[in-house]
Amino acid sequence: MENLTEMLKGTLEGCVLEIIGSEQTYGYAITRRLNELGFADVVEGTVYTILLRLEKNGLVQVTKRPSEHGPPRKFYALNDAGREELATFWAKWEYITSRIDKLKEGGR
Amino acid sequence: MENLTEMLKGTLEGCVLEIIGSEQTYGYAITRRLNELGFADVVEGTVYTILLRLEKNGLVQVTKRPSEHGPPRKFYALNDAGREELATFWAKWEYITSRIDKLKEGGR
DNA sequence: TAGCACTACCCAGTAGCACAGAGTACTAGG
DNA sequence: CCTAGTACTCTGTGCTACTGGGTAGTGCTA
Repeated sequence: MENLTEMLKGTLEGCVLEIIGSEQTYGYAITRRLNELGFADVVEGTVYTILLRLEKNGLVQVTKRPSEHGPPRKFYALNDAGREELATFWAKWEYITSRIDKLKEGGR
Repeated sequence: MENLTEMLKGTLEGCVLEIIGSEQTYGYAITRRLNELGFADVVEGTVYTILLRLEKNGLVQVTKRPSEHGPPRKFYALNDAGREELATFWAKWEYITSRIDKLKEGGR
């Protein structure tokens, strides 16, 4: 499936929030996780910009820890604001998908 | 529900295609239709840019017809390329929603 | 005559994502 | 010891979609 990029706008950030919310993790691993999940062309650069934005918006707590395999990892965890944002994201997602499914079935 | 705009990127075009596909119609009416469907903040400007893009990409056939109420309306209908694009859109939509639902349920 | 509902169009601005490249740290092979 | 490979983070530039705030044209009604 190629060229999903436009449709992912605004959604990817929510996905990253969800991943961080379920387990404290770091950029590289998040990218791998997204790739596994089927978002195959998401690259590191994309994820890091999202992470930076989350940090700037005060939605995550960051901890640096050494790695056995390379440079230190930056672990991200949701704080309260982040959990709230995540809930909002899912609410919006529900809303949009329900509208679009309605449209799809010729809903009038 | 406010601030859906980011999440609608890339999706709105598909919605417009779907609306045109189900019935030949014009910009103003499409906007109203979207508003009815729950996409309350979609404004004319947005729809017109999409329509222009569709026309430029050769996905629609345009017919100008006089109106009883104002300037002539530009009616849009899908051509073959447009129908194909619409099918692609729904395929992508399925793909993305299935992945995200999986993510939501903590799918591993 | 003025105002309003319809209808079409334009343009500058914002923001998310892509992509490429660069830099750091550790490990294993020759 | 040197080199290559892998894990990991960061930055800058550019594309593109949607927004917001206009302009303007037409016919109805008060």
